[in-house]
Amino acid sequence: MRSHRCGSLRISDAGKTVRLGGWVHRTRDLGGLAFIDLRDRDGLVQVSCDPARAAGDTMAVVQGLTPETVILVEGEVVVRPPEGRNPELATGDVEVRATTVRVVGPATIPAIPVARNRGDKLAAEELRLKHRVLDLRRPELQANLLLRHRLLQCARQVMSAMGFLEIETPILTKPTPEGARDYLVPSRVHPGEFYALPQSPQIYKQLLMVAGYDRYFQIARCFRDEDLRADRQPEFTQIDLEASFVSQDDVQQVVESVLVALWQEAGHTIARPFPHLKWREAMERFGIDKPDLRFDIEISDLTPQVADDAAPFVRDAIVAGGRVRALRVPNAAEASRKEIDGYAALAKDAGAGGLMWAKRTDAGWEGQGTKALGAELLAAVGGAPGELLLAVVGRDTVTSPALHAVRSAVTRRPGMTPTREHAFCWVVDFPLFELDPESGTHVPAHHPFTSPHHDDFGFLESEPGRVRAQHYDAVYNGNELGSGSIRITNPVLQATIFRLLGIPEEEQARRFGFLLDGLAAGAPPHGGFALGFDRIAMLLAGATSLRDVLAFPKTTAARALFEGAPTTVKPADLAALHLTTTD
RNA sequence: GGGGCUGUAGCUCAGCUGGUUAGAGUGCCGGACUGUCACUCCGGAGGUCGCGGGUUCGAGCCCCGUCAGCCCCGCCA
Repeated sequence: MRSHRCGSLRISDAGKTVRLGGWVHRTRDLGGLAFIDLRDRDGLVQVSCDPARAAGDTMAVVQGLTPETVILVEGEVVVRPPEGRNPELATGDVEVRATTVRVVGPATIPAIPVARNRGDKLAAEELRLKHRVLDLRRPELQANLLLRHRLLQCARQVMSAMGFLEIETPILTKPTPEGARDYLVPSRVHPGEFYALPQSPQIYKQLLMVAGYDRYFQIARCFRDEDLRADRQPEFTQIDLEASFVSQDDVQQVVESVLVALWQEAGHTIARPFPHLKWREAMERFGIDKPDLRFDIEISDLTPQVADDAAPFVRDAIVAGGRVRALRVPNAAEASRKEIDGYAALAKDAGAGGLMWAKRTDAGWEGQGTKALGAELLAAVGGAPGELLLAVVGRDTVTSPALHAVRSAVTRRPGMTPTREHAFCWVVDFPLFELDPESGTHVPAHHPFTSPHHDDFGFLESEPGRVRAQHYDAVYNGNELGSGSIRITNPVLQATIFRLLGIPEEEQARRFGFLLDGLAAGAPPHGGFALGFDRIAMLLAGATSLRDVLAFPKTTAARALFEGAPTTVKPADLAALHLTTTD
């Protein structure tokens, strides 16, 4: 039906007779003469309709067109006169002189505009989600989904080239009482029994290693029934991979290859290898396990400089096991009181008692923090004129999140420019366990199959909090792109971990039996990784929400406004599934 | 589960201290117009002020509740 796409026509096509199909973006009817901006996924082209050339009732058809109607156009590509060109359009040097125009898909007046005027805002997101087909016609979203397609193809090609096999795993799986809440699917043939949708293919991919598939990957859909955010959807896509006979470094090489290729596909050149940062170091220097390394500013420890002239609450906090930690922001002493109060509010929201601040002027240190921190400390710090010092006192569990929040805000202030555009890093040596504040017991920081660090086996019993995991995160500009680990394949070690976590044998068998049996059947050492693909697509598309890189996303209440899911079902359908509802 | 913001014409928004018939831009409909490209000009239609209750002589505006969307905290092995 078509000979070309609208958006593809160029001056080199002049003279050709073309057949186009597309959506009426806008029309300009000048009376005897009319113009149509015709749109398809490649872009816009102007169609001119002139009674001298148009056949039959074509002029009448054109003058009756409404926006978003689908038409077929036949005509000749002609070069526009120099004064008639439109430099804002990729096709602006040419237009199509129509001989016939046929309506093939009449359209109701769109509920939300697809063609927008300069400066027009987008319709409310609720409406954009409800009328998703219209919103998806917008060139911006079409560009995002095109990029997403290219990234997916790129990932497949790179993984495949490295010898990884794409193997699909079940969507109907066994509920895992660990981790996030499962989406459950009732069984019709087994009354009272349920499948779960996978939170990730974790166990299956380990079993594939046991089964000898060596190198596996999957563009895997995952499901978690938890509350949502701008960067979190109930169903999401991972680039999931696992490999046998590998070290932590081997896995990281593979992941770096994928990330370099994806960024390349989006037009960015990034350098390898990515720098490594130990978890403890990341927390010390940035207060967070996913630091934004585009900015050089770091947290420093001022505790050794605290002297007797510091305020009592500062000295008391140090005696109680706290530290004074601070950000030293160059060229920020001109910050207004309002701006600093904003930082203080962030620190308090993160749990700090308050924020101490001082400005280094030519005359010396000034500001509220000079009393609290004491003159001796500030003298020892020295500092360059123009420096703004922002300090927090307390335990690391308080000062780290507080200073991370302040640092994030400070890096967004107008004068701050990133020292690099793409800051990747590996964060390694995470703790294997973390303390559950409610029960006071050790819980796995990730999943219970993550192998401890070889050097720390000795501390498993004596100091579990000190044991490092062979777990690693890929971090980009302050975003966690994914995480992975080397898995436990030694049954004795696995039993020890379960015992430390207080999981009795009977429960181990019930919950993880099919994995444990698998590992007992001859398991190669293995490890893997999972990249959050939606988030990567979002970052590379320059979008601020996952909803802008998904064709049919859910709202923050996990509703699909377009199709209207979830929904009630007929009592008979519930009965067939042996279900009753309670409210 | 908790906090914040928003909800007025198809869309984007204004609406004063609670007071006559709720406005603008755009879109839509009708008319004019042969080189426009956010065409222009003339005319017209279009409202459950999210929903429910309350206060008041009187509520788009105040109060209570509720629904929806967005952002954040908790949560997300």
